[in-house]
Amino acid sequence: MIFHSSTALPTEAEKYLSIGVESMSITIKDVAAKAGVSVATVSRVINSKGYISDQTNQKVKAAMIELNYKPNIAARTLQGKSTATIGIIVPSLENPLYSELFECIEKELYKRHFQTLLCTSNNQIQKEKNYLSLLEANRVEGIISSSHSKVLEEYKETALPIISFDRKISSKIPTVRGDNYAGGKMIALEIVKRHKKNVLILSGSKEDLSPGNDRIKGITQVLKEKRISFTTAALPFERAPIVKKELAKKAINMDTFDAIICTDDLTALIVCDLTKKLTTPPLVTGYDGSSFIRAYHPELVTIEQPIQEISELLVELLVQKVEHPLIELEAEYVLAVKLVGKSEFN
Amino acid sequence: MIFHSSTALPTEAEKYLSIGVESMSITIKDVAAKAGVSVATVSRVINSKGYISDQTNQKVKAAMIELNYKPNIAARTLQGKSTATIGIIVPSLENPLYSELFECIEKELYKRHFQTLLCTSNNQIQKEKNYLSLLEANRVEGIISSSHSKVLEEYKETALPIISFDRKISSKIPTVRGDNYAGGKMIALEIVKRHKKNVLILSGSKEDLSPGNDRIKGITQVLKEKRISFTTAALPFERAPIVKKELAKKAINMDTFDAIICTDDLTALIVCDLTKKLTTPPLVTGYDGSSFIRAYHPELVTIEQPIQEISELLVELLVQKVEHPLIELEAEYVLAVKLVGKSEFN
DNA sequence: GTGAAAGCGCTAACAT
DNA sequence: ATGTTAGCGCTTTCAC
Repeated sequence: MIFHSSTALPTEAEKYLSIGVESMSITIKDVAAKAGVSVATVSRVINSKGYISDQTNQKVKAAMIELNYKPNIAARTLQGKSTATIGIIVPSLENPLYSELFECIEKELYKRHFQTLLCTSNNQIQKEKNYLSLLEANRVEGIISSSHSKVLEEYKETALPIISFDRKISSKIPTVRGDNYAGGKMIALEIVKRHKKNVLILSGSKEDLSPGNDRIKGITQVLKEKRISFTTAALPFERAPIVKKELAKKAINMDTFDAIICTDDLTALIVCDLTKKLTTPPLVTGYDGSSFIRAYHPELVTIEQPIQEISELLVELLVQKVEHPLIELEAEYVLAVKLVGKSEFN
Repeated sequence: MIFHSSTALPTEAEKYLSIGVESMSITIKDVAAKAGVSVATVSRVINSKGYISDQTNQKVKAAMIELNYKPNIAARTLQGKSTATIGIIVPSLENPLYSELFECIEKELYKRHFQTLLCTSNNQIQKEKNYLSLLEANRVEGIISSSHSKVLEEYKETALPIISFDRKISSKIPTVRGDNYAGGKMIALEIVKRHKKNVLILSGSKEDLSPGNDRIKGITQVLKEKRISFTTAALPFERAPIVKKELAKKAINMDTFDAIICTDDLTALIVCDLTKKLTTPPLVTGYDGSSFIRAYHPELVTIEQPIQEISELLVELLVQKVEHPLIELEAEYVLAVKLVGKSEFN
C-alpha cells in the first residue's frame, strides 16, 4: 500500500517492517499462522460459519485481536460477497434539507448494517456523472439519488437499483417525494387567509424536473382561482447566498408586495432579512421545513416535508429492490406535507 | 451479487440473465472477449500503461462503452493498488460548521482524485468506533477526524495516517484548528469594548478535549483581567435544540445579564431567539462563523473559523502523510480566527 | 472439526 | 504490441 510498486520487493517491505513501519496490512494468513490453524478456519471464525471447536474459536479470536486484524473488504467483495454499501447522491449539504436527509438515511442504513457512500454533486453535471460511475465501480448495492435533470440518461443506463428523491428520473425508477402540488396550494391558501393582495413568487431556476415546478403550479392554481394578482420571478437557487440576495433585491423592488412566496427556505431567509426593516414587511413564505429551520426559525411560514418518513421509505424501498431485484414498486410515493410556522398574522 | 449464494449455480445465473436481469457484473474478461484481445491488453487500456496500438485501443474502448463496463475497484485494490479513499469522521452534519467542513474537504479531495467516505458518529462512542474499524476494513488511505475524546485509544492503535480537526488525539497525530484561545479573548474584548458588566458564559458540555475549553480560558482570562463579573453555566451542546432551549431558559433567568457568551453559533441562535423580546436584549455572541451563519445571520457577533483554509490544510497534510509515511509533521497547526458580525452596538 | 485448493477481477511481470 | 500467468485476501467446496 505504501511502497511504490516498482521497488516493492518483499525484502524491501520486510526491511521497512523491521524498522517499525508496520503498515503492510495484516491478512488472514498472519492470523492463521499466529493461531496455528489454516486460513479456512480463520474464515469460518470470521463468518461464524460451519463447525469450529470452542478451543480453536478462542485461539483465532485472540490472534485477531492481538494483531488488530480487520478483514479486507475488497477481498470478500471480490469473491462475491455483497459490499453492503449504498450510494447517496445529493446536490449539496449547504441546504439543511439535504444534510438532514443524509443524516436520516445514514441512520436508517446504519441500523440495517449498510455503509453509505455520500456523493455531493454541487450541481455540477460532470461531477454527478463521475460519482455515479464511481458508485458503480465500487459495486454499491444500490443508489438513492436527488438527481440533476441533465444526468438522467446515465441513471437509466445503470443496472443498479435506484430510488429517487423528489425527481422523476424515469418510469422505471421509483420516486419518493413530498406532495409539492398540495404544498403549493397550502401556501397559497395561507396567503388568501391573510388577505394578501399583491404577491411575488420567487421560483428557483426553472430546470425541467425541479420539484419547484409543481409547487408553483399549486400556488398559481389557487391564486388564480381566488383572483389574487401575482408576479413571478426566477431566482437561481443554487447560487451563492450573496448573489441570490442581490437578485432578490431587484425582484422585490419591482413593486410593493404584501407577500413573497419562495420555493425554498433559504431563499425565504434572505428575503426576510431584506424586508424586515420595511415599515410593513410582507409575509414571506418558504418551503421544506427542515428541522434546522423549524428549530432556529420557528416563525417562518413554510411547508414541512416529512424528511424522516421520506428517508425511511427511501431506504426501505431500496433495500427491497436490492434484495428482490424483480420486485415491482410503485412509480411514485407521495407523502403528505404540512404548513408550519407563525400561525397568526405576520 | 444478487443471487443468494446458496443456490447461485452458474446455470441459475444464466437463466436469470437470459430473461433479462443483466445484473451480473461485466468483467474485464467480457470486454476482452468482445474486443477480441486478452485481458492484459484491456488492463493496459484502462490504465493507459505500456504499448497499445491505436487500433486495439479503439476496439477496446468501444467494447467497454458498449458493455457499460466499470472496472471493479475491489479487484484492483486487492492486488495492491491504492483505494484512493479518505475517511472523514465528524459528529454530525446538523451543525453547519461540520457540513461545510465536509464540503470543503470533499472538494479538495475530489480535485486530487480521492474519494471520500463520510462517517457521522452522532456523538455515539460505539458508532465512532465501528466506523473507525470500517474505515480500516475498507483500506482507506487515511483519516480526517473530529474525534470524540472517548475513542482516543482506538485512534492510537490505528496504523493509518490520521489528521485531527480541533482536538488533540495524541502527540503523534497532528491537529489542525482555529486559535480557540485567541478567539475567546476576542469575544471577551468585544464584551469589554461594549461596556458590558454582567456576563453569562454558556459553555458546551465539559468534555475533556472539547475545543470549547480553550475558548472559555481565553474569555475568562480577559474578563478577570478587566474585572468584569461573569457566571458560567454548562449546556450539553450535542442535545436536541428544544432541550437546549429549555436549559438555556433556566440559565438565563438566573440573573439579568447584559451579555451572553455561547461557545457555538447554534446555541447563540437559540439564546438570541429567547432574549430578543426583552426590553433591553443582551449582547449574544457565538462561535464558529460558518458561511451559513455569516450568510443567514450576518448580524450575529461570532468568531469566524477559517473553514476553507482548515480544510485545505487538513487535506494537504493528510496527503503528505499518505504519500510519505515517514514524514515528520508539526503536532499542531493553529490558524488565525477573526471576530465578525454587527460591528457597532447590540 | 479442519485443511487444501480453486477462483473472484484485476494488474504486472515475463514471454513472445 | 500483445498474450500468458501468478497472485493480491478472502470464501467455499471438497477431502480428510
